[in-house]
Amino acid sequence: MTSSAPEPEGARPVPPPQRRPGGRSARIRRQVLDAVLAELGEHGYDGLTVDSVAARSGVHRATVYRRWGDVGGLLADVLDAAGDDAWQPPDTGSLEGDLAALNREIQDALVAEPPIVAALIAASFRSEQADHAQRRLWEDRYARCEVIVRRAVERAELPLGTDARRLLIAATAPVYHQLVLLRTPPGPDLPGQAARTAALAASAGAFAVPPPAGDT
Amino acid sequence: MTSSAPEPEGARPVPPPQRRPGGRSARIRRQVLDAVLAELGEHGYDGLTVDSVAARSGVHRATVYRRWGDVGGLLADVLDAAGDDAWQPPDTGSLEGDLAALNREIQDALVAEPPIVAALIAASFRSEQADHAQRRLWEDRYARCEVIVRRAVERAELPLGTDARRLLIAATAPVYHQLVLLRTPPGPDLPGQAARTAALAASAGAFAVPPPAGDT
DNA sequence: TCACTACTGCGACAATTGGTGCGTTAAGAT
DNA sequence: ATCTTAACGCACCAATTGTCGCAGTAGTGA
Repeated sequence: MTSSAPEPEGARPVPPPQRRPGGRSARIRRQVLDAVLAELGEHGYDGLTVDSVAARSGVHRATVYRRWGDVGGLLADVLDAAGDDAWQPPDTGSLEGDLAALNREIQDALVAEPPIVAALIAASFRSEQADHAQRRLWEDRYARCEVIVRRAVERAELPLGTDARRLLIAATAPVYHQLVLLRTPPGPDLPGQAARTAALAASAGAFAVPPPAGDT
Repeated sequence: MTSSAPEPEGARPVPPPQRRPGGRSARIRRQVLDAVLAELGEHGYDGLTVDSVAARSGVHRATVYRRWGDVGGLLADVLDAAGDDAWQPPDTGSLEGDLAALNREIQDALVAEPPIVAALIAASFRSEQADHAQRRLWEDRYARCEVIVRRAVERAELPLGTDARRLLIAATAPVYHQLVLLRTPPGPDLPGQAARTAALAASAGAFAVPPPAGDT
């Protein structure tokens, strides 16, 4: 072991990379992430290469490889950045209205041109890193949506003990399923119908959680 | 335009290549398709390369490139071959039972090890060809499942004019959504709960089609 | 049985992509 | 203003992907 790291001024075993999120780095990051989105929209999930991203962003290939490692790193960063917004679920005053509005947002995002969101979902299958980032994003989004169910319970539209997550998944899954996996043209009012179905099942108590054993 | 194609013995604009689907070609095809599935299970959707498939199958790279062109062609052929079976939806005697059994089959296929079905779904995003083959397979499967709804209608479990496709999608979408897109560990009885929810909404008439205008 | 030819295997080739040392630039602190 | 060093650009190499010409093998029909 050579004492190549004397560290004269105290213990700093892993000198925190002392990130410099200042001007240049931040600018480069934005350029690269924008390029990733643009490439995704243009060439789809698997047309995404480090080379093309570097070329479009005007940043050198080597820089991208060093900071992001590979395509998975790029996607993960894009997904993490996508979660850093102030998005809030719609608030229309009724459960079905909220779910329908939410589903319309989802459908709009999935059928938008260029299909960036759809490509992002597909691309996140390509690497472990992107996969984890994608899961974090899903988790964050569905967690934010739980307020929809809480409001409905407060309005006495739903029974206490309604499983918010299951209800939200039941309401949104058909939209994702049809637009992402099945890839069939959506029916006339896919968002509204899915919302209506879920709200109907919910008010019938389909998402009641079993009362926890031992509760008074 | 030069008359460079004299064709003395009648019109044969494109002499059909006179395919030979005989013994050797069929054997090669099976070897290659089996290798695709094995590679998908081992290295996942994007570990699938023409090279690895050729190596595993014992068929030469050039042959694979010639017959299938690229990875998309391989996936499309696998998907088309997957549709050539005699699969029938379960028949348990009740709508909810049928849907639950169907969902269990889906869950089993998606969580199986190695995750061939999940990898196949993810991989089909990689090419136009595979995408089309995948859509054909979805269409075929859901069409075969419509008998579940027909039987339920005959048993008077459901009102006439129930939209079979929408009901089936509502019942199965949560399973696909959670296992393929969200990739969260499934709850204790995901298949059964999704089936119960859909059956409940269905019996409440959530999937009734609007009576066609002009009907008596 | 024999000729015909579609199909396959082989090896070599160009093109693209993934990844890495090294010198230079510029952000952040004194 | 100037120093330190994280971050960048250039050049280069290694690995992979995709294609082609040619010779050999094996279905197919006569």
